[in-house]
Amino acid sequence: MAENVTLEAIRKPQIIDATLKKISEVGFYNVTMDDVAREAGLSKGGIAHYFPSKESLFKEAFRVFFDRIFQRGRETMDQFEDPLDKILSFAWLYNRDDPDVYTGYPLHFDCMALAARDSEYREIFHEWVDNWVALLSEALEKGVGSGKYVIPDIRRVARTISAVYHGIALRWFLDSESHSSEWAAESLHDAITHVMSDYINLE
Amino acid sequence: MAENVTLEAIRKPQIIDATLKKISEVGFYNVTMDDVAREAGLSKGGIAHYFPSKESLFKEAFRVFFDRIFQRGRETMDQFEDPLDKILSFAWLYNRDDPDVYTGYPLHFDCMALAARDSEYREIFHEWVDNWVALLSEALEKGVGSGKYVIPDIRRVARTISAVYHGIALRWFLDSESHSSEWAAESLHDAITHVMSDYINLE
DNA sequence: TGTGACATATTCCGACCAGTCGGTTTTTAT
DNA sequence: ATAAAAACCGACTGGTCGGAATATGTCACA
Repeated sequence: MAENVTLEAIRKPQIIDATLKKISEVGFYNVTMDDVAREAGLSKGGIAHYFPSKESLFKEAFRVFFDRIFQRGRETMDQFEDPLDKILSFAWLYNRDDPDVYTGYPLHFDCMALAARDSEYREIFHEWVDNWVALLSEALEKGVGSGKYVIPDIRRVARTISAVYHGIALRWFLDSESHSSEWAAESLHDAITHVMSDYINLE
Repeated sequence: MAENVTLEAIRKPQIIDATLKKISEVGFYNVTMDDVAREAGLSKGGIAHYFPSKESLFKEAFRVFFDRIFQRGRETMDQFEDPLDKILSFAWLYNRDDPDVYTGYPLHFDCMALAARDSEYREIFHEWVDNWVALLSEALEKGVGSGKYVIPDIRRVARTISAVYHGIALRWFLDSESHSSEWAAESLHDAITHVMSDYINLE
């Protein structure tokens, strides 16, 4: 019984990884099932055995991808103690040499373009955003708990911070000539510390 | 001779508008030339007469679109005198009832997804960003000229402000359930005024 | 009235692709 | 050893689409 489960547990990630790689390379709408099959080292029929349709495979792939990146975010943030450090701990998202980052952004842009018309992808995007906001909220909560900050609406502030991360990321990735990694890091730091300055406990 | 020129001057925008409308509706990769032809009230052959290929038509359409939105931005900003008012004058980008906004965002997301792999679309995106940064820089320049602000690197600050606009816009459009127009307006105002507070002339 | 350039419509072809399906190989169970 | 099930392959089908070729219409002007 173990083997039965195991093979599927190997093949599915293998197919999903191949899918993510191809989407990142050539874009969602340019990936064929033959591409995925070749990349995964299987045939079209082999893929069909595990995923009933292209659509379901791709959606599953996006979910897996976003979850993976988010887990990394959590692990990184957990390494810091100070709330502000936690909030600023996602600067690895501005590191072009990181494979997750390098392949991740194109996927991210595809997801947003899909989300603009397709409610299922909008839901995937929503969950992604919500996860980050929750993570940031945890950090802010900690700052409030320790008496360092006073924040009337934590999630609202978390959303703003998250959006600032996102905006900087966009420019940094798509227009790198004009937006260096240094610019990204500094802009992020400036904007976040300024926004947070409103909530410092003056007692 | 006038008629000859005139017809082309009518048809090209007509075709481009149809293209933009269809892309916005169903997404870049789902638009067929038949769709465009139907929307424009012409046949495929008619389209072919004015645009040599789908690719060139679509790229032209994106350029026209970005230029149109940018012109609106300039006109709106010019209505304000105070530099900070100018910088905050783009809040119309967070108005869902505006047709330009409503149809514009999906186009925008498509362009970014394309830019992630295609250097020509990256160039289009770059110009778009550059235009906004230049516009914001003008406003900042005015603030420096009048003695209200002291800014070491104007374009760098303009880039940051522009990125904040962009990040908030993303969330506001794609995850509207969690990101209201009020949230967008407030977040924008907070973030921008905070960032600018660093540069207020204390003389 | 005829002619030719331009504008538009219709028809068609070739490439591409998702999904299907019969059949083969490999694994598991008995 | 053998039967059954699972995994996998790849040729084929039906349909789509961009672009090309061809046909028709229009109009200025000689």
